[in-house]
Amino acid sequence: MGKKVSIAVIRRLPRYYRYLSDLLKADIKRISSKELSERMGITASQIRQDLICFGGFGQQGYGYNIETLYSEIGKILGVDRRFTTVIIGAGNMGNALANYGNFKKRGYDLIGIFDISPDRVGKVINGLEIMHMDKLDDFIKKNKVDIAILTIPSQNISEVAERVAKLGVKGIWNFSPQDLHLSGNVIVENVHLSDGLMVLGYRIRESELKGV
Amino acid sequence: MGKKVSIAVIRRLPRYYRYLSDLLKADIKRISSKELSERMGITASQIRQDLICFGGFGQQGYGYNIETLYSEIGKILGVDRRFTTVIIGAGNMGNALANYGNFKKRGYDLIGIFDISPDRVGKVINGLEIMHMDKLDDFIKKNKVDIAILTIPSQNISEVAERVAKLGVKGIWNFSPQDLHLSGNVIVENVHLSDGLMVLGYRIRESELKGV
DNA sequence: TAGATTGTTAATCGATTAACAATC
DNA sequence: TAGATTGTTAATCGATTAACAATC
Repeated sequence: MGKKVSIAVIRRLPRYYRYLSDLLKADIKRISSKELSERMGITASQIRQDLICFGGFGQQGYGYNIETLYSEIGKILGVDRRFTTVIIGAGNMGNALANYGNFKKRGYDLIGIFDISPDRVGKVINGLEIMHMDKLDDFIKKNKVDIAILTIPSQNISEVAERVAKLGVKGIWNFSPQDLHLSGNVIVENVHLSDGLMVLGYRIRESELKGV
Repeated sequence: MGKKVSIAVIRRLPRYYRYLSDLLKADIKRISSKELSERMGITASQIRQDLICFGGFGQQGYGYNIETLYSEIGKILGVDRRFTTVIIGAGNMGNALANYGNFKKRGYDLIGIFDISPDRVGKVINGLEIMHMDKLDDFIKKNKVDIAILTIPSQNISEVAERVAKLGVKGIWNFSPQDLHLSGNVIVENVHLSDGLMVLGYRIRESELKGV
């Protein structure tokens, strides 16, 4: 386990996991790196190289047993372990995430939703009553929250981030438009949806220019 | 303009754009690659290398004029041009995206929202009345829609994708859990929010193991 | 056994970083 | 002019791809 796995490989793991889940549902028992590569649009070499980082779960002449591979990648991704999460900011994005059922299936339990607006506090989203931010600190400490999902406007994002970091949160999933750089050992994943849209726009224009 | 710009560079552009926007708001006039690199957490070399792909907008001994650079990157990303978009699927994610104001500012005009559920059709989101999917084809053709934003469950995702592709849509922003591989010259950006969450989970576990 | 396909090593490719001359 | 910082080339690093021996 000496060599550490590159982030590029890690980021492909959930993708493998999704494809394997679909294959499993389709009741397919085994698959070769070649066939999987065609389905996913990447090279077979890359698949084998990626999997070997974690020990390589295949068998020569046979390929990969889908059930095994699925479960192994699940273990690597920590699907077996539970993470507790809270959503901070019960606006549209907070709502959308709170109602997204797949997270629970993957080991992420939403146990609290917070907002500062009196209009929202007290309302129920997906079975959880929205709490006021005043109660955030106690809640995080008492429930040992692992991950804070930030879906608040950017103004006070770093303030809130540092607050939850101090309270012992291990990871922050940041949806605010502003990047978060946190010192210490809190892991941050910044999500910028509009970035993706702008890249899409760029690529459309590029392809139009080529087409002319 | 011979060498084509790598996708890695393209994907960093919206990030530069955001940082420059903040600097602009803070009324800062110029910045060196070194200072920007410290703010963004990347190397100064990379910034200069990235910008040079598009001509290099700096000046020796001075750095970069923020207003100029901001506007140039905006042009590269096509902020000056308008894209028309429709959202297909008025569930939670569709709602969240429809209410997200920043897209319009960046040149993306939402002009239609569609759903198949009678409960939703007719309701108004952000000033737009949700239309039934039956009207989708006519609407896309009549309004020359550039981008379809897919926020529907995965079951019939590729069916809908091919349908809008045939109608002349140039890009698809896909939020369904299933990857979309489209032939032809429709540009696809797949978004998988839960992938990011799982990567966050992995990185948390990894850091816990290191910490022990 | 013969065929298939992995695990693994080597080659290639591309992206990032470092260095420095050009120049504002 | 001296100092600063870019544009640009060269060096390094890492990731992807190709090739093939091992082996099921």
